[in-house]
Amino acid sequence: MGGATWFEADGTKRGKWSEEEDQKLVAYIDEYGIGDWRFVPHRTGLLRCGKSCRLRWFNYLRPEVKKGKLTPREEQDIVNFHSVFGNRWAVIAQYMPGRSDNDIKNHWNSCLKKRLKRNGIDPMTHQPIINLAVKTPSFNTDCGSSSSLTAGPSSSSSSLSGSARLLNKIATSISSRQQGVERIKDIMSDPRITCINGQAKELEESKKDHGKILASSDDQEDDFLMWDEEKVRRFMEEIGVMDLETNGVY
DNA sequence: AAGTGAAGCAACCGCGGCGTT
DNA sequence: CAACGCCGCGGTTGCTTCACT
Repeated sequence: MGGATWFEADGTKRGKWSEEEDQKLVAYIDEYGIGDWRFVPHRTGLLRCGKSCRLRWFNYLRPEVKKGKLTPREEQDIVNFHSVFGNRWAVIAQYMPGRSDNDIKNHWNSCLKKRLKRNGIDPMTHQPIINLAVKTPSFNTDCGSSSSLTAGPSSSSSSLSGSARLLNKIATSISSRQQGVERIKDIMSDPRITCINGQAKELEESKKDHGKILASSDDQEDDFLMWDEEKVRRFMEEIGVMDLETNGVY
């Protein structure tokens, strides 16, 4: 997709959006705001379905949307969030201002997933892949990124940092949908899980500013290898994972 | 310079949730 | 309470661009 445009039997236009169409949609949203997408095509004169208009707006035309490449920090955040939320891209996007769920999903599927696999990490569970011979401890640099993602490959989880183990445990619990929130509680209450590197205060500052855990993205250019345990713990509390059981999510 | 495969990206499809009737 | 329609989400497709040989 993404190539030529074509028309359905009912006259609806499909395929790539033209600049003129973009301008019409932007002008409409500017004037009327986001409302009932059903009526957008009629009011704008666009030959698109409402669904297509909505997609175009949220993924591309919104002024908040960042159009550049994802930064190494953002890539790391995606991996971290994915370890908590799994493939719930819309939820992840909420914690990454300026990035649409489609952006995140695309980047994960086309780049990050493969990168994790190559580095001996199961992209679904975020656990090290056992019996996989991975030689290079450093992260490679596909997709133009120079970041190093997650813990390096290891045939044994014992070499992972405490936070990596914690995230892996959480991811396993959530991804499998088999163990429920009690498992997460067990993990969180594990006395071995402690704040090691003392970055909790930084999180506190971040939360004050944005109310979101990722607020610290911009002021730690080089420190994005892994969230520490306290960060994860606070984040889980903040997003209400501890209450999921009562909400019947799992 | 041409061919080929991988990566990046935009958009469509189908399904489930939710609100309305 | 069931039926219906709309919206949002995740999965997937396919075109374009880039990098390598």
